[in-house]
Amino acid sequence: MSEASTKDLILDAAEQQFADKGFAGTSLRAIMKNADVNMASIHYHFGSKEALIEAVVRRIAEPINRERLALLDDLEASHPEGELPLRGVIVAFLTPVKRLYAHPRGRTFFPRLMGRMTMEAGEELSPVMASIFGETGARFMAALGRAVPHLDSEEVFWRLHFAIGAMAFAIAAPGIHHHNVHSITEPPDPGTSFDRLVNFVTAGMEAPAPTVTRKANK
Amino acid sequence: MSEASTKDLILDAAEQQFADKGFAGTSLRAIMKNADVNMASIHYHFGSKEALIEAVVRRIAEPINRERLALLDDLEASHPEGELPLRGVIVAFLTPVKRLYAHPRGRTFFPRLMGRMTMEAGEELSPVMASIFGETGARFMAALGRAVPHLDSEEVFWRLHFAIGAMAFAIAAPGIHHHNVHSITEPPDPGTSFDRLVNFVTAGMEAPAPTVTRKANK
DNA sequence: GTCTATAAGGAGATAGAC
DNA sequence: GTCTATCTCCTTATAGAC
Repeated sequence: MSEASTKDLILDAAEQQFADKGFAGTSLRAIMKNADVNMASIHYHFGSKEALIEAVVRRIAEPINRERLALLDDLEASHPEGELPLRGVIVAFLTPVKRLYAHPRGRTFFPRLMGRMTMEAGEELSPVMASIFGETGARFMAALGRAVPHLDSEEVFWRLHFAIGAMAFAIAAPGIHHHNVHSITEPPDPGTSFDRLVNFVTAGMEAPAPTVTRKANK
Repeated sequence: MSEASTKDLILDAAEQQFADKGFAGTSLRAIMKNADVNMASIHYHFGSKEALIEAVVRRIAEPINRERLALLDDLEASHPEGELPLRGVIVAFLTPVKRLYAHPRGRTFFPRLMGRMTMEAGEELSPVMASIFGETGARFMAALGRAVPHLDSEEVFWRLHFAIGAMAFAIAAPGIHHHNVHSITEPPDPGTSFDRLVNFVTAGMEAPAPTVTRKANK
């Protein structure tokens, strides 16, 4: 059940390379070399580079979304009526991502891949991403609608995307920890970073609605 | 002065392709074909693909940073002492990006490239990005320090990065306008989108500081 | 399932005529 | 400055032995 099969070796190596060099920037040869498997075995197990990308992305995203939805289920179960606590919704969305930092497969490339998926997933990967994140997105849109009921759905939509962007960039931006803009010496602590992000996003979600120059609440 | 030189044709085509396919995903041949110039002319004018990437990135980023710093200069000149208005600092940072939407070179690939630069700029491009954004980053870090003086510099650093992530993702995420999570029918209006972003970021910056479990204000 | 070998084409880069 | 032609290497993918 927990043997390191060739398939898993390939997935692990691909994940690392994709996180580091991007999807287009990674060659199957680099993956092969890194996983110490044969070139042809990648095609045997996955069929094509594109299919391998999808497999890697799904392996990461699906557990995250499952946990997100489970946490949201719990929250909704304890608040069957009326407003949902905003911070609770945000914590449900972000907690599974926080866990990535402590993931056995590594603490740097793993989160970075999340960011790449989010930002680099144009073109052909787009329908895949939609099928992976569609349900979760819709569920959290609805939950946020209950948490900040004074906002119309378009406003909620954008704020959710701002939140995702803040998360993905803070997690994925290369070299962000070396910037040293102002002599920052301490290593990033997952717990504190997570609290920072939750605070920022919660406050952003609670911001006053902009004066819309068009029709109001849809 | 405003002739469409070969160099400019290459830069325009490269910019579009990079925004669409990413840096690694774009071949010089695609750029050549799109710009209707000769393969060799790219090397004649720029020397290498890497140098072309840097030229494209600089052409976009430098005017933005110049305008950011000019707006910040104005703001600081009118507030020589004491606190800076937070919203003013944020507007100075984001306004030049807003302008991209109305840029003659296009309203989709141009902003998307900003996002790619921000997210995909690992590895060898990193020092280039640092040289481009270093001064601007430091200036805005300092300005934010005056705008939210109760926060320590590490907190400010992270919040600035959350803001950049929110901006880059909202601007660059592919297919974000088609998501249709909740029957969003209206086309995105630059003015309103900008206000949404400014409101979100300002509120996030004003969030209460997290309870730090380590040493306080550095 | 895993290997070797190789196909078939795309990549960045350059030499040298004009 | 621009072109054609070409070099060399790397890419994905597959055929076929084991």
